[in-house]
Amino acid sequence: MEPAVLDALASPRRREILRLVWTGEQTAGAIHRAMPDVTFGAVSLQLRSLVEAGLVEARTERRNRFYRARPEALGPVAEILERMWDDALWKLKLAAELEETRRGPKPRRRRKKRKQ
Amino acid sequence: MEPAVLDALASPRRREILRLVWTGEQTAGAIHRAMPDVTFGAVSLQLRSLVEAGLVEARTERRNRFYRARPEALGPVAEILERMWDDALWKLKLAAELEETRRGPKPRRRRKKRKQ
DNA sequence: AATATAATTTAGTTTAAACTAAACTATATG
DNA sequence: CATATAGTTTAGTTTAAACTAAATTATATT
Repeated sequence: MEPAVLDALASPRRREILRLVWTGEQTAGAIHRAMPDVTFGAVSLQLRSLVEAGLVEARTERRNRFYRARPEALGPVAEILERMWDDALWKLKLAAELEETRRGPKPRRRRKKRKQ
Repeated sequence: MEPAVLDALASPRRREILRLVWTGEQTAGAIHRAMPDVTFGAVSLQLRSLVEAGLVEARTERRNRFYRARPEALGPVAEILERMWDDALWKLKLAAELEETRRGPKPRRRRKKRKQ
């Protein structure tokens, strides 16, 4: 496994995208619709990072671009992630984490507790 | 495994420290001596991060503080890291990576290529 | 008590990551 | 051709991470 993989997995946002394309391919638009708190551009950039790290691959069909995970790039880490995603408690943690780690200018919603 | 573990593993510096305390405990000073391009303070802060992530634990003996890895916190990732460290090619990659990802003010040495 | 050694903590700086808004490319449709 | 749709890219902003230098804590030694 490449160190770049560990870098890519460090971001909750990228882990969330990876989860979305894990079981089947999704268009960039569908992925964006699943995370309406960020712009389409932001999603596109994170998709690029994931592709560069080798965790995700893409194909173009007509106007759409379909992304899907490459679990083989993760080796044994794939199973760890699957276990995380199956764990309901972990889902709540991820939601909290996405809230906490929001970045960039002009947070649209009320900010809650700001990571301690 | 906690997501915090993935965050901690994202930093080449922390991975290097983890490697140093993997097979046996080391004092903070010994760890610092192994990475003379950063200050003692910087090493101490990264050690704190690793302890907070649960990847490393510490004990105090007289004036010294001994750190050691907690491989059980990594689960199957432990083996992946060990494989990385055993791989001579990967060692070269790490060296390059540490060079590339240097941060903070006043880089003491000539900077080489600055990440592409 | 003074000094040395080992390490942590604090305050401030630099850099890179994550983001936004807007410009852009490409494909489809009336 | 004009307009809509799908997506990427660029330029610039904000935040957090990684760092430094200096202050601080704690323990040992003379």
